[in-house]
Amino acid sequence: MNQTTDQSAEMSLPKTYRPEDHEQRITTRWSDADAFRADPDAVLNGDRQGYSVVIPPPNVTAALHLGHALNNTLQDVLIRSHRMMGFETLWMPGADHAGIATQTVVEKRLIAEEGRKRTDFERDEFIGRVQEWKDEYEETIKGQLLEMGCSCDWERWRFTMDDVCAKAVREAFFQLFKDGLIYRGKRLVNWDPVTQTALADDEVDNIEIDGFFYYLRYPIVDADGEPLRVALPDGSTLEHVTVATTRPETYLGDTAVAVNPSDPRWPALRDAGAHAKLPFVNRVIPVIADDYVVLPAKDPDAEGVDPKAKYASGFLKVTPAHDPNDWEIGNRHDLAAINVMAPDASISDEHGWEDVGDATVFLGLSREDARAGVVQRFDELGLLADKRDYSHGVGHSYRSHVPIEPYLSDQWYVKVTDDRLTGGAQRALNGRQRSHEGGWYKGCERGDGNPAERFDSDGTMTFYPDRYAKSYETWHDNIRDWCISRQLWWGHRIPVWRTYDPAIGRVSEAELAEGVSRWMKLARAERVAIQYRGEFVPLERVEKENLDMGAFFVCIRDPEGEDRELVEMIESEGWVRDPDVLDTWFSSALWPMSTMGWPEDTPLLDAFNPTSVLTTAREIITLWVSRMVMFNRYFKGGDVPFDDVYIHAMIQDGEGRKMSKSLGNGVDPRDIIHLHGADALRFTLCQMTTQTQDVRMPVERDEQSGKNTSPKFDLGKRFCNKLWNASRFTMMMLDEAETKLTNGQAIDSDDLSPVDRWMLSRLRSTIDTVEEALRTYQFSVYAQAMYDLMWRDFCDWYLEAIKPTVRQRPAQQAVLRAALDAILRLLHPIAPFVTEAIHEHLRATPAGDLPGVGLPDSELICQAPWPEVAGDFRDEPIESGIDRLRDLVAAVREVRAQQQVQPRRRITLHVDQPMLDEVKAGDGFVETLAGLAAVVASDPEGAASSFTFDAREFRLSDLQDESAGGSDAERERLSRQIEELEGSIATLQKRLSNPGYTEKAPAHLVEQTRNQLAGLESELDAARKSLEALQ
RNA sequence: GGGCGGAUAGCUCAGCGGCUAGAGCGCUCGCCUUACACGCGAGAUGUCGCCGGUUCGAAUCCGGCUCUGCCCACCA
Repeated sequence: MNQTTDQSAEMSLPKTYRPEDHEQRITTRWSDADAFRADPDAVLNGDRQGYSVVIPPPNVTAALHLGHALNNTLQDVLIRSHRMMGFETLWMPGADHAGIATQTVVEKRLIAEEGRKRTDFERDEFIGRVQEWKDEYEETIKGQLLEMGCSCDWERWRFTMDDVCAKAVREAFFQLFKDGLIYRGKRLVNWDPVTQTALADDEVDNIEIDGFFYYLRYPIVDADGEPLRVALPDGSTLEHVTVATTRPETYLGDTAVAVNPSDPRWPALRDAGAHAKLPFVNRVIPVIADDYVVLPAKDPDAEGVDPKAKYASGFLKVTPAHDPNDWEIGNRHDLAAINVMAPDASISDEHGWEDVGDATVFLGLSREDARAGVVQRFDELGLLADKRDYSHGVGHSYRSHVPIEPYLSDQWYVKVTDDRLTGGAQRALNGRQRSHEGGWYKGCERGDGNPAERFDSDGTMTFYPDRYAKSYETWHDNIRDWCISRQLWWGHRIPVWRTYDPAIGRVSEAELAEGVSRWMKLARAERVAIQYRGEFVPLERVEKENLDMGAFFVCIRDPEGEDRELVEMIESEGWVRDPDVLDTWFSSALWPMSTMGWPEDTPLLDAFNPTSVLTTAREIITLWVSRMVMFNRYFKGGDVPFDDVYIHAMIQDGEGRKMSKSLGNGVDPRDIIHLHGADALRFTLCQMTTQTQDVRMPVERDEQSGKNTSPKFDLGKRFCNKLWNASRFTMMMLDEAETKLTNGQAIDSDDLSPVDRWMLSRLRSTIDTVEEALRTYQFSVYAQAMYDLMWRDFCDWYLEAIKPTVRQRPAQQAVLRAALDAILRLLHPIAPFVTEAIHEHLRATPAGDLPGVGLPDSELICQAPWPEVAGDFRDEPIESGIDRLRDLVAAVREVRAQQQVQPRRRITLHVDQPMLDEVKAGDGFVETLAGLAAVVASDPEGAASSFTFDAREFRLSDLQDESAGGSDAERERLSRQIEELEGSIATLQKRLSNPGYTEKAPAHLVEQTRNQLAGLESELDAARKSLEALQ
């Protein structure tokens, strides 16, 4: 290994690209130049088209992981490329307060480090502690984005809870409230009895629990509660219904027993007017029929029996207040919902349960104790029919890890089922993806009698890849109203006041009425909205009529801003603010608007909303994408928040598992940056990002640092290094030239050699490929095209080919420099640092003036224009001509390798006259790349090796100093070649001997096959002769 | 249960009706060849998951299986 760095004057650049020498310095240069600042006026004046992206705000719970790195890299690629293409670009950065997730991590830390629970703090004090955590992680995240090279408009950084975003949240809430799209509802929520919080569905972990199935007998009675015996069709008599349950304690809240209508026992029960009487409670409840009930299996032990049918008794206890399905059944049959639990999940008669009867023994028990108690009491009365082992999934709080309780509770809802919201979101899809002909809604196509509105579209929003439009649509088809209240402290507090707060107690009606008339004078109609028993009441009515103040919900438009005085007044009158905060997605849903200053009418909004594209992961289509579309359209007169939605692949580990902390298979982007460089990270991620839904990244431990990494990143690292060295070489050539190019020197296109034209043609083709890939979000295609252009075309062929001539040819120097410059620009969006570092040096070298090539100088490459190469540089004849010569070179190299010819040895190629003409037309290309001393149209005099090319036999001489053997190797090579040729010939012959092919296939293909076969046959012939000659 | 992917070289992936099925890594051989050994040249490696069908022709289109993953819903 040659470790000594060559420090000669010509080669002042180190031999390897060292990211750590450049990344920080370049970040500072960008920042000093204010290079990523978006100017809305440039768009509004019509100077430039706008191109904008909002970052999906990362949660401030933790540092960014590899998924973020991927997502943000792709966004930066889009932003940087469009910036270079002349768009006025805005990349809006920021972070999300992530309500429950952040509060949870902070609570955990406080318990671990200080032994204090949340409730040991005052609300403000606790929020202060969360704020500290947020500040810390927000800085970390910003730092990571900077390290990755993200070209965000940093000064516009937003946080979902900062003043600007908070104002938008309050305004949005007020408008929705006023428009009747926010309502108070009683619903079953996932209740965490420990933290006493409602959880979102995705905050519930399903854990398999070994429990029991209990079979409880309820005596059958008539409607008046008198015992009843029901004669069944099979001749038996029924005195009890036996319900099967895993949760006996909830029987206290039962309001019906349900049976499947096709159950043979149902008609008898119905006709007898059967009811059931709950032991102890003595509540008489109806027996009803509902399809939801599973019929018991005839043979419970048979294979493949539905586990429910296996355990079912045919009777289902219905507890609407404590089970989501029972809640649905209750709605269908208009049953009462009796809540028998306190918020801590203990049995209680203070939350809606009145007919306790003899069940007072259970009051105050925890749900676990109540279960044991109920089972014991039933057993004592002979009403426990059976108890069987049963393993089933139970939802657990991801915060406190206790089983969640389906709990009837008052919550705030956004009525997303309203057509103004979900309909708007559906119609936002462009027509093509909305109807997806022949695909998604079989039997529901236009014109077949089904409502065509099904497919109505008034938008142009487009998903990439296509298939995600379907996920988006089906989700909206099944959407339910969105519960937005969370019993947390960290978040946007709900701007609603009411007169009753359990902690404070009631204020007298008289006092209230007096107060109301006072604050009413201060309140202006457009600043306050009042809901009264689900309706809206105008302020005048409140004053005139004697309404029950306790049923008022008063929403104040801007309690933290303009309406502060009003808030002070009504609070002094005894009104109390709702203690809950909003679901974190409520503020995220406003992100594309709030970050740009909505509800103010700002230039930023005018210029950049709708944004150009949202880049995100598919798991978030429902939680976030949909809600942004609903809100943006609703609040901004139908504007979609983004034109395109690009859903990127998910990164899994080598075994196809999700990367996670608990599995220890996560890769930290910071480690990759330190180990390989930011550009290596970015290039590799782009290169991996195909259109599939998952991509795998084998994870390995780096031996030196002990950090997780992946061999995949070597690709990016090597790529950067290769580019660095190709650039070093280019600049050395320009510097050492004998006839130097002068800056601005006009180049006559007649002075370009074939290989120069070839290089420009390859460049032009690659620009097309790259632009198309960007348009369709095919990042892997982009990265691969750049790899091929830089490594294969530029380094392997172009640089090698021009080595002998470039010093004497200014025109060639101009092409060389232009090619490198264009490669750097095309690559800059993927690899910003290394290209910027090289650009700093390349700028100092003279550039020629090549007609049709536009590479205007710019101090920073990040602000340089996208390369322009005129379309007529695309030259098919040149490309195929050079391709042919490359094949010839490969053929010669194969012989050289087989004959073990010293790399530096110049040998002689003997060809026929037509081939000689072709080679000459290549202007030294073949000679240079194949290591030839001469190409001649004459037979060799001494020892020679032959090979076939284009169905002809050519020879190579002067391979060896002394005519050493080597014929063994050559025989081997020829034999292998003959074998391959025979195989190929057989394939083609078979094809041609098929009459179907020659008759039906397109003529040009048949013709092509015939020519191919003829070619291969003469090649085979030549190879056989050569082999014979050796023997 | 509903929806959506994947199965092609030892590994990670391209190719999605017609080239003798490709790339990178890994492997073998030879090279410190006037930038790069994080490199250069050459080479080996495939019943394109299985079974049918359509077609002159299928890795590619259709149907059915088998594995495998993701999202959503549900879990008396």
